[in-house]
Amino acid sequence: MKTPLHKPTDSELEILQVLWEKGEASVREVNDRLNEIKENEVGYTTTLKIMQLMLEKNLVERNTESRTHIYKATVAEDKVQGNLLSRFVKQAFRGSASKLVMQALGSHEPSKDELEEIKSLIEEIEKKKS
Amino acid sequence: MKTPLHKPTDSELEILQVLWEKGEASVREVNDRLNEIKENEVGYTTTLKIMQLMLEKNLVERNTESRTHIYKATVAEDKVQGNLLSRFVKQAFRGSASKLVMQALGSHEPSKDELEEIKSLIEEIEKKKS
DNA sequence: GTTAAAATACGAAATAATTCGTACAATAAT
DNA sequence: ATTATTGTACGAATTATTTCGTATTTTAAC
Repeated sequence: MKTPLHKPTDSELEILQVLWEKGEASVREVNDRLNEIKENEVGYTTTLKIMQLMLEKNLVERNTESRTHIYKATVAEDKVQGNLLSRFVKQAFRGSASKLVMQALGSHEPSKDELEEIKSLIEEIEKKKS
Repeated sequence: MKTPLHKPTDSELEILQVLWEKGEASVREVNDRLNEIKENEVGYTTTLKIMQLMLEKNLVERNTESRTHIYKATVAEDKVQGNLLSRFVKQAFRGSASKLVMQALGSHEPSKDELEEIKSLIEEIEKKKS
């Protein structure tokens, strides 16, 4: 039986990004980082509240040994990404992953190295297919 | 000056999909189509209401000559897709389009034809780069 | 030891999206 | 012509998310 696999909201995803980046962090650290990144300030208790809700949804876990609780994500970044992606493909591209790939390649042109990586992945897939 | 470029909500996007598919349609037609597609029924007046709000946001326009109003999207499918995509890349993949492409290729393996299409696009990009 | 600083918990307001009931108007069917 | 059907408009309830104020607790500074 797999985890319920909640779809994180936008704010939740922002917080997850920070936790993935840092490995683990206190609310204060997360909040500071968010305020470095975001254009509009977000209050400390706002971040706290969302993280508490995330705890209830099991998106994060925390260590409460010291007064300052330390949080970390319970979900792996690529798992969540894969999940959001398949949702997104369905929702925005009517299920066509290749259309999405074309758009992504077209508008956000990747570097040479990245292109090489992508090409070799394609070759692998082709090999498997034949 | 470009259009304000509203981010459609999930329901709005579903409706846009139908309008893009049909070119133009009445609320009744959109609602029927949604109920073909979706697992859970959506009421007629719900669809109507959302389409009215979309009208105010200029996501759609309508012809009110006959009693049954005929709606169509004011925004092109690929424009909206590109927009949602760059938002999504930033939000879910911390800005890395190639990471998204890799994930997409990995989990939703495209057909041979689609792979060919993608490969030739990559070649084009490489040519441009050199 | 008292005061200040930093943390958590929690309630509740503000905002947005979705849903639908009901009123009313226009057309179609009898 | 009356009735039924189909449509639009609009208000309001519901739900989810985000936001923050305030109370309380814990630690640190003086």
